[in-house]
Amino acid sequence: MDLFNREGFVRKKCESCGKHFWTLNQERTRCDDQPCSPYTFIGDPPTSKRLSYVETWNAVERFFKKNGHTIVKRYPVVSRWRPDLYFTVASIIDFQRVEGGKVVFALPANPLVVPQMCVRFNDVPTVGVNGKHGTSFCMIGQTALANREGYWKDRTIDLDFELLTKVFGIPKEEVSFDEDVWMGYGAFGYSLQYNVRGLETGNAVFTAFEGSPEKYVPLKERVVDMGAGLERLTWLSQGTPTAYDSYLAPVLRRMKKENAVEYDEALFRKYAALAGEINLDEYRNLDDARLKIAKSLGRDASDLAKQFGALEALYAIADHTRTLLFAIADGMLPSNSGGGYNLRMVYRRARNFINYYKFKLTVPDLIDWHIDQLRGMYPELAGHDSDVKDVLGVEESRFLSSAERVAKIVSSISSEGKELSTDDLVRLYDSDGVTPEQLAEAGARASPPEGFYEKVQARHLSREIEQPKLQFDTSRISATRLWYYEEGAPLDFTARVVKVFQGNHVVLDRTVFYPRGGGQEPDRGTLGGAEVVDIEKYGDVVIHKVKGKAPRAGTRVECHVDQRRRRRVTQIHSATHVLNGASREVLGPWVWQHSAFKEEDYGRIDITHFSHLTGVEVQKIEDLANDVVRRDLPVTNTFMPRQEAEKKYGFRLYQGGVVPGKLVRVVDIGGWDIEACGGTHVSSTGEVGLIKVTKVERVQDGVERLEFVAGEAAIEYMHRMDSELSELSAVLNTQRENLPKVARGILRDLEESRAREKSLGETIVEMSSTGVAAEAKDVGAARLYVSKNPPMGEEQIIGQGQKSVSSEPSLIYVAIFSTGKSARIVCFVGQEAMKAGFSAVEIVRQLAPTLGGSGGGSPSFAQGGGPLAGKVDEAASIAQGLLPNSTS
RNA sequence: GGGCCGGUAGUUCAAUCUGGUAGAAUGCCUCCCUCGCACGGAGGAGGUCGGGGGUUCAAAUCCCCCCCGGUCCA
Repeated sequence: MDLFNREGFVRKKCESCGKHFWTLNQERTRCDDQPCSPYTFIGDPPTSKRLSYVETWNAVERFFKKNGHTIVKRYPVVSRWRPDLYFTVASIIDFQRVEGGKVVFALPANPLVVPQMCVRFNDVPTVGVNGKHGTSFCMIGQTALANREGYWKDRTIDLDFELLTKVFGIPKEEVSFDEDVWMGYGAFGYSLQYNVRGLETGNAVFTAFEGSPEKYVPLKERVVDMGAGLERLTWLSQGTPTAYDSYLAPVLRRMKKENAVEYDEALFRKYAALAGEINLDEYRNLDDARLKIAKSLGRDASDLAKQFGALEALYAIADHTRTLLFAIADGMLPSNSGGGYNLRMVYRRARNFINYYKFKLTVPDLIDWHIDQLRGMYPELAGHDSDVKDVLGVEESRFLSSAERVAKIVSSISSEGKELSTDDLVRLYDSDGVTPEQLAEAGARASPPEGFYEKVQARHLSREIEQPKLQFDTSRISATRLWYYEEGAPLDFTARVVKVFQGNHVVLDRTVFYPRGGGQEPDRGTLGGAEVVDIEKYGDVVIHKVKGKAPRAGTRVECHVDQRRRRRVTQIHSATHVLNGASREVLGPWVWQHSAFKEEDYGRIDITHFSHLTGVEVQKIEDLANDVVRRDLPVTNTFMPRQEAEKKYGFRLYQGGVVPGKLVRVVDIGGWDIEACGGTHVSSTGEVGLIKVTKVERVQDGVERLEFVAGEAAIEYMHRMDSELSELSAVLNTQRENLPKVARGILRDLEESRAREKSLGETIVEMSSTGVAAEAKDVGAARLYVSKNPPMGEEQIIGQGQKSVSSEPSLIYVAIFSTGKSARIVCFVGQEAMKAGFSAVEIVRQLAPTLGGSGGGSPSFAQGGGPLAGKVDEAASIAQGLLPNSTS
């Protein structure tokens, strides 16, 4: 490294961790990173100036601009262009695209610097506590390709050293560099980490290889990926006890205005210097880490938690609301699965802190304060102000109802006073969201949650899902010419058969058959006389599955695409785009297409939205969509380089997920909806004819499904509905307009007659049970009544039996009857009869075998039966012969 | 994406483990008490036990599939 020679840096090995590092300070024996060295900048910042968050960025921006860098606007924190990630976790993610299963770098400028807000949820419990972790942070991404416009190692280090020493005025000997190798996201390289007074301020990765250290190839183009934490630089320049006190200062000031937190500031500075060591990788849990800090301060751990808990809660609230602001402004919704779960989790964590410490704070205020603070750096946030508050308003009501639910569970458990095992606690937390802390506070008897979170974790160990293997080896076959994408491609065409797999999977040299893709179902038709039943794309080879005799390889075949099907699927596909645009317009900017499906007869689009669609909303969407259809807007398909498309249209392009490849096909529905899409489309919206939403349902939290018909399928749907209505009015013998009235009348009549039937049944029971005792015959001290197939329903029989024995306690009531496919026995034994030695359950057990079954119940009432319906008579005559001693 | 918990009267829930007449509280209706209200008293209405299939003489209960809600984790 040029700089090291020029300035006289020496390479040393840290006596604590063993890493190599470069420094100007001859005395240094340990690397200047945690935990080898403590923070020494707190209360004593090494920089020449005290800078705010935005001022720090402005200084960085000015410096790199002056040195020939393009300053790029931040990318969304929701990484739509990366199917393998929910959030932008590092600045380099902005410039990575997946093409053909490989990560490629695509820079909009070279060299460049981006103030990339990043979101990470992997150490939420330490946020607010360890002084530096946040769920969001701004990574200053200095990115360059190692070519003529850009640069490689020396220039990177020169620039960053100059930034630290000249711009921020840090003495040269205070800056040291740790050597390492950095890996991640499919590429790796040598790295240098910049440390100042115990704080890591940046990390430059010189990405030179693709793959992993075990198996790698040199990258075609090497990339400099330097990331510096803006929060860290701000902190360093202010020397505040925690990073939060620096980069969140304006927000914290407003938070504290009505929420004075009192604590020993001198003690807190000492505590904060040590709190930086809290890192869940090294400590089993927060309590252990706190215990260690408490010990070295000579304090009690619970005392420290009590003393600083409220302050730490304020930090966490500030952090969490800032993350929510960015994530929701960039289109993510809180939910119970996927990346949305992280948002729900931090929202609830923040809200619980507000409740617990009874802070006078509202989330919408906090959102405003963050927007205010960041205005000079991220002015776009202000434009999302009301959307973010709308979404959080919904989330708030969910939080409240969930809190209510938890409170109910907690109070019912604590009132039971039962001792809870760890398993109980784990189950309660996992399935109901009730934490052990909440239970303990309510006075429930809970055993200490030793290894609690490990137990929860253990319940979620999931097995790896195996990737389905490619069925065919297409590596030796050249790409199929995708004729269907070409203007004026004929639906009847000839092509040469290149290869036939497994006797019925045909590869052609060119094809107009549209394969399954982007949620659109494949074409049908004939290929050399054989019926085409399925079409899939494997890489860039299209494989047609045929039924019947497949043509031989090398022959020329005539192909005919099913025109009717193609036309109908096309209409539905374009309708999907129109509906997507209409939904976003009607509902809000958080609406994205989650997934979609287009068949010949109907289509389906899943959109992200936070609540159930109302009838009015659906109607608005439908009306707007049909308005777009009537305006007959032109639809264009254009292939363009990915970068150009992203630049021109933004990430809204990626509605159905990312499209792989260097070129993307941009489908523009008259400027109304623009998406990257590989499907077939109409040439103007008028061809869609009509769009009708047929069904709305919720797929999962935050995702609503619209089922619809369009074009010819919509007309057919109308016909079908119409004839069903006709049929219905014929059945009910009325005119259509009277149908609702007539149906309501029928329903009312039905209810009335049910009520009549019920009271009639009761009358029958009432009248008939008086005659039972008279017909009974003496059996010892008891009286026996056996009825065979009484003319009543089962319910009435039970009613009659019950009534009879209660008015005549010496009575034994036995009813044996057939239900058609089987025989049943119902038996009641009155109080006196029981004393005389009779038992209902014994009687049933004695009779049931005759019917080929069994029975059960109590001595006073039992039921039974069997499948032999024809043996009712036989069973009845056995019942007639019952004797007292035979059943006891 | 995966795991777990739940769905019974308008509402909150019991009965499910261990199959045998679906229950309580509350709200609602009627009546009594009262100048009236509240309280109190008497009576009454209110249920496809989320849906479907299976096992069984018999399923709210056991088994399978699906739907819906909640929750945790990646």
